[in-house]
Parts: sequence; C-alpha cells; structure tokens
Amino acid sequence: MVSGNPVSRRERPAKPGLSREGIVRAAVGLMRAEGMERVTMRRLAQALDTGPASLYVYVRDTSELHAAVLDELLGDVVGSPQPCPDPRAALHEVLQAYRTVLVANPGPARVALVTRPHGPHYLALIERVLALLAAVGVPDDRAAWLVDVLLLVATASAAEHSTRGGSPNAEADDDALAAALAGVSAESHPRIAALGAEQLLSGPGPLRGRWFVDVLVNGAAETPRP
Amino acid sequence: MVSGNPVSRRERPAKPGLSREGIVRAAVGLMRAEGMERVTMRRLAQALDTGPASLYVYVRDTSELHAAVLDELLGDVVGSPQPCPDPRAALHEVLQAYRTVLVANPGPARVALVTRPHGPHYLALIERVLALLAAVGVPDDRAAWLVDVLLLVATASAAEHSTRGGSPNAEADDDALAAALAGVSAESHPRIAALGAEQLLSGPGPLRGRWFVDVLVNGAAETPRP
DNA sequence: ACCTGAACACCGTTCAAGT
DNA sequence: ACCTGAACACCGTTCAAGT
Repeated sequence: MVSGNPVSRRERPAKPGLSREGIVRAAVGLMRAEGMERVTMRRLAQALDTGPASLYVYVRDTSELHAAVLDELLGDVVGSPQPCPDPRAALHEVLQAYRTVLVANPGPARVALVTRPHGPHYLALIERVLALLAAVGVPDDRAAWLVDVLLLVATASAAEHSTRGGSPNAEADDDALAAALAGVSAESHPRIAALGAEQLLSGPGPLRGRWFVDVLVNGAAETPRP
Repeated sequence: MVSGNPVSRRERPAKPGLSREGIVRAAVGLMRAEGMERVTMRRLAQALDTGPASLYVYVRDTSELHAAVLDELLGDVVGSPQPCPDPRAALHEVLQAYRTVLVANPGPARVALVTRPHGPHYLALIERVLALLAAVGVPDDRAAWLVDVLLLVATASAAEHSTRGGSPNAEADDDALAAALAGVSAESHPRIAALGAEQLLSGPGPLRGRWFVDVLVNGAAETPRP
C-alpha cells in the first residue's frame, strides 16, 4: 500500500504532499510574483490548493514564514570559502552581494530590518564576515560588535535604495523625506539647507555602501572597546 | 451662532471636535496603554468615540498615523541649542537621548526602522547631529553621508534592546538568534563558536551605542568619500 | 466641510472533526 | 500524523449619504 505510491505522484504540485520545503518554495514564488505583502497564509494556502490551517503544521507563524523566505534568498550570497588574496576586497564583495539580493527583493529587505534574521544562510554570512574581519586585522572583540552593524547598515542601505520597483509605500516614504529636507527653512535648519536634500539622501548606492564599510572597518581599527 | 459656542465645549474629549492634533495625542495614549500594534484606525476611532472613516479627514494612512506617533515622541530628544563645550560629548548625549526614547517605546522604534521618518522633530534631530559633526571636525560631505547611518544604528540598537516589556514578537526573535548562534557547530562556524553568542549579541546597551558612534566618527575622519 | 454607517475585501489563528 | 472547514476576532479603506 505504501511502497509503490501507485497514484500519480506530483500530478498537482503539493496537495497532500505538503512539506516545509515546498511551502517555503511556494512562498518565494508568490513573493517574486506579487510582492512580500501578498505572502499571507491565506494566499499561500490558496496557491498550494489547500486551506490556511494546513500550513500551521509546518510553519509556526507568518513571521517565521517571512523569515524563511528571506533566508532562502540568502542562499546565493555566501560563496565558497575562496583563497582570498585581498580580504578587504572580499569583504566588500560579500556585502555587495548581500545588498544586491536585498535591493532586488525589497519585501524581504524590510523583513530583515524588523525581525533579526537567524536562518542558516544568515549564520553562514555572519561567519564569513567575521573571518574576513579577522583577515583584515580587526581584533576579535571588536569584530564581534562590528559584524552586526555591518550587516545592519548593508540591510538598511539596500532597503532604502530598493524603492524602484518595490512596494509603493517605500517610494512614497523616500519622497516624503526628500520633500521635507528640501522644504526646510535656512534659518531654522541651516546645515540641512546648506547641504541640500540630494547631498543628504542619495549618491550612487554601491559607492556609498563601500564607503560605509570602509568607515566602519577603519574606525573599528582605531577604536578600542570601552 | 458661531462666536459663543454655547454648547459645553469639550464635554467629551473629541466627538465632533476632531482634529489632527487630538487624533495623534489619542494615538500616543493608545500606544502607551496597549502597544503600537493596537494603534489601528478602528481602535483609535473607538477610543475617540467615532467611526474609522472619520479619521481619514485628518490622516492619510495608517502608516502616516504611526509616523506621527513616532515624531510626537521625538519632541523631547533635541534640547535647546546649548553652549556645547565638548561637541563629541554632546553628540553622544543627543544620540543617547534618542535611543532612550526608542528603547522605552519599542513599537515606534520598529516604525522608525521600516518607514524613513521625516517629521519636524526628526528633521530637528538631523540638523543637530549635522551641527555636532561639524563641530567635531567631520567634513561636510562626509557628515552628509554619516548622519543617516548614525541615526539608523541608534534606531536599530534601540529596537534590538527594547525587547524587555516590548512586543512579545521581538523578544522571541532575539531568543531565536541567540539560540541559533549558541547551537552552531564549531566545525562549520569556527568564528561564531569561538566568540560565543553572548559576545556577539549583547554587552551593555549604552556602552555599545557609544562605541559605535566613536567608530563611525573616527572612521569618517580618516575615510574620504570616493 | 465635516462626519458617519455600512459595506468590501481582506487578514492570522484556532479548533473540532475528519482521514 | 496530517489535513481541513468553518469559525472567531480582527484589519484598512472607500463611498454614498447625511448634517
């Protein structure tokens, strides 16, 4: 009765053959097709041709589901260990790869900002960054405090510059900040007025990202922990 | 008919006397009483003894409402201009004040992470930080790129360390990351295992916050923009 | 103008019941 | 064990209608 599985396997993608993997894969597909805000239990269940209650066997929560989608996307970020001739360049590279994934997927980028990620791919990313920081010469105790912030800044800068093609909400937010900065009075806010909204806000994304990494690494090199 | 306003003013807080101010004030109250996730259009309307549709005269959106609550809280952060004998100390102070507000209010802290804030109090904060960076000796073009990140890191570190008493969600997130870091194998993740979850995760909040500010300022001082 | 009732189109999550 | 129908308790937002 069990061995042959005589009824055609996989006629439909995943009816009673539900699995966590299949669910997460479907969630990633739904997210690519319709955006993260449409990755809801109900819609996902519909896509899998079942009811929402069925998903709770494999996924605790909506937020766990979103976290799983995020980690799935991070699969490509950490390459093989690499010989690594120039560790600082390698650091820039891996963080740029991380940013690229998030810029392409604004929904998960926001997820990464709100819920501390902790999937296997994210752990691998932490490990890699720690190794590169050591190779660059940052003392271990400082690296421990730095890695978090390095990833945070990368996440935020990606989320910020992923408005093009992203959720309409994010774009409106950026516009509102730009408008607010531009509309400021030179008397009450002389510095903002002097610098101007363009100066404060953008600059070409990747260059800015690289600069921040250098600032953090250089700063950490000469700032002992208290 | 208009001048006297003969019917007792303000018998009930705000029935037909709705106003944006009143709405935001009520929202702040609701947030303090029940947490940010309960600050919904429907609940707020109920607290104001009206229907949800009425709020849309004064507030575009739920997200605009949340942003308004956040900015309201930021009112106390930027003190008077101050004589400022030691600008670096003043910088630490204002960022610490910002962090303190957000640690005390985890809901708005998360709002600040997801939607770029742009209220008047936030603009005042940007202005103040720019002035202090100049006083510290950071060149203007670097300060323009730095201010964003300085506030971002403060926001994130506050959101991270505001789990006590915050939304149960956040606490679970931190726990999950801690567990993931602690449960890592020394072979696959030697650096994480060597440092340990405690080292990587916490350390006393304010000290860590101060350290980051110093790292960023020191790093910016010696890292020219590309 | 400002305010409202009522509706539309959704949510997450649980639970008793089925297989 | 795994899966499900149905329900519970919510959401944001709009719109025609009232004052």
